[in-house]
Amino acid sequence: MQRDTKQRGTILKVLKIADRPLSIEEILVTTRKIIPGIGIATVYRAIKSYLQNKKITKVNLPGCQQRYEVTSLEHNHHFWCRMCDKVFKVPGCSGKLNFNSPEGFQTELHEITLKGLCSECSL
Amino acid sequence: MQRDTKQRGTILKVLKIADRPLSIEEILVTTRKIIPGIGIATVYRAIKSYLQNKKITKVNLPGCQQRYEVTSLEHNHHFWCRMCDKVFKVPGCSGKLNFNSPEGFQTELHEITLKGLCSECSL
DNA sequence: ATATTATTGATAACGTATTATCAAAAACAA
DNA sequence: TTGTTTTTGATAATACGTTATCAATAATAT
Repeated sequence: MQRDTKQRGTILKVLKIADRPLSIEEILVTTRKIIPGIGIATVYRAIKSYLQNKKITKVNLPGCQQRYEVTSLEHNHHFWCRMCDKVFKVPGCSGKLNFNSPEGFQTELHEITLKGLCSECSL
Repeated sequence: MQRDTKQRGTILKVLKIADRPLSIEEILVTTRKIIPGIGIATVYRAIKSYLQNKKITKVNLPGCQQRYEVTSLEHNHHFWCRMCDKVFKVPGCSGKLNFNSPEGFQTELHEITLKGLCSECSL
């Protein structure tokens, strides 16, 4: 059976507190502030396990490396800051776009990525 | 100086005729119908060269491998078919979205990816 | 507390996309 | 046509993200 460990628990906590999608590297660095010796293999194992039980979700952005966020019910989009390379959630998509798919195409979902400067980097 | 070769010329022609973003593999396979012996290194070299002189542009889609398309002036988005894995251009974005960036964020551009079934795979 | 078994950390191995190497072939200038 | 130099194709090398291996450690049941 799956045992409760400090490592796995902390990794999920880190993702919850961040409240934005994190890369493996960000998860590793942030978790090391709490558990300095944690290894990268443990991060990958925890992520794999949390993906399987749907507690976290993969976030793919065009041209950026894979991120992971705590699974949420809402349909969110994302903002990527070109300066600090952080990704943020963007709430409030109505689900409708102001243009249509090409003739004969069936659109099942859409993903929107905003790119620019985050509030920190805009200063 | 840069010499004109059958290989490079054909690769650009393949991209123009396709009229949609192609992956390295798609470029290789399609070009081989015209030049059977062409090697993958040549495709990579041609792509690099055409990227440098801006004749083609990288197309990044979330969770998909890199594609390349002939550079165009218009602001296009893309449709990815989950069945055949082909990517298509989607014309007609007004440039405005029906939701805003978070407070303090400066959005410089947006990218929209539609996912579903293309016209062929919908049949 | 002890025995059992899952988990961890270090790192080797792997997969895949891309680039480097180099002799043979092709493009160009004269 | 000939000589020079770029390009090509085959493949070795590289980069990098992820997974496998394994002894030591930690979590759980008794």
